[in-house]
Amino acid sequence: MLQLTKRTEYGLLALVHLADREGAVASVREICERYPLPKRTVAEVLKDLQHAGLVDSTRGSSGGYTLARAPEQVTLGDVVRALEGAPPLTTCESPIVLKGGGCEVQPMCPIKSPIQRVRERLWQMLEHTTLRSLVSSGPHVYLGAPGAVESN
Amino acid sequence: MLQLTKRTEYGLLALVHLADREGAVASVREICERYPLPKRTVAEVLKDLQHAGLVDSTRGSSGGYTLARAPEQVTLGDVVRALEGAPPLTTCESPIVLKGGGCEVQPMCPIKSPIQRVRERLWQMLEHTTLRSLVSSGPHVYLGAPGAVESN
DNA sequence: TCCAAAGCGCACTCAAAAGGTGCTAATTGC
DNA sequence: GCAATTAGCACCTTTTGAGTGCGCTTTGGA
Repeated sequence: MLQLTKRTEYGLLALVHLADREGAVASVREICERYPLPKRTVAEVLKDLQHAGLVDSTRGSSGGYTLARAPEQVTLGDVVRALEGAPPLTTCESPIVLKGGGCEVQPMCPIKSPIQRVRERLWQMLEHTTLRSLVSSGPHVYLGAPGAVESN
Repeated sequence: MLQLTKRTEYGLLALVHLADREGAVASVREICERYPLPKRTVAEVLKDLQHAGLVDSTRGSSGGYTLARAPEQVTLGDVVRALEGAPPLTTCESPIVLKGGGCEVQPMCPIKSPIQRVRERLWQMLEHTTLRSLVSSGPHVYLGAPGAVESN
């Protein structure tokens, strides 16, 4: 489905929260007290964002996460890449990223298929949307409908 | 994953093919002779497109499908809606489509969450991309890598 | 010095979605 | 009547998404 995953949703919410904190560390607990999200899964997501270099982590009893870059420097593309793994766009026009696209041995290739163009447009939109543009205009609340979850 | 389904891919290819035919009927067999796609699945897709009013069907021995509208009048939004079912965008701002979004009983709601904004942008892009814009510029070939499939 | 709070890491289950197929009509041109 | 084609329904298999179990490591403070 043409839809962002829950993981990305959680990640965006967390990043927005961190952006609001303006450099102060925020723990997973803190985030999950503000939004009704499954603690463990959010922790997984933050960890992935840390591996991708989007957030910095501090361990220990008063630890937590902070933004690794300014909100203007983080794009949706970065977040999706970090949380949904494989880049949705893999064209034969970008020979650097040639894996997994199913384009290697394909006999007929020189022209873009319609689907490739759609992906390009989609990806461009993601790359040009910054975290800052999502943060501006007031506090943000969760709109989904989570079921009963763990401790939380 | 933030990705169009194979069904949508097949549907777009088929629609592009029909657009090339300029009103002449094209059968599933014809389409699958041109692109290496699983016949049956493409038939399913065309059937769904017919139900959605995007193509007209002619039954019988020399039957097939034709575009129901001009390529300028068909948007990616139409195709995705027809083939991927539920609209990826269901905000509390559009009270008409209130189902399945998990927004009905949610206590806190007045403000858009980041994810909602992303979906809106995404959807806008789909609504503003026409079939025509995918057709222009030469023939189109399939880029995917289908496995061994049925008769085909 | 100990302990509680926080992040780290792996693996596992459960449910839903995606993709494809079997089979049997119903329709229509030759 | 026969062959080609669309129509409809049900089913299977694989993959992906979401969440949890369990234990370890790090760190600040009582």
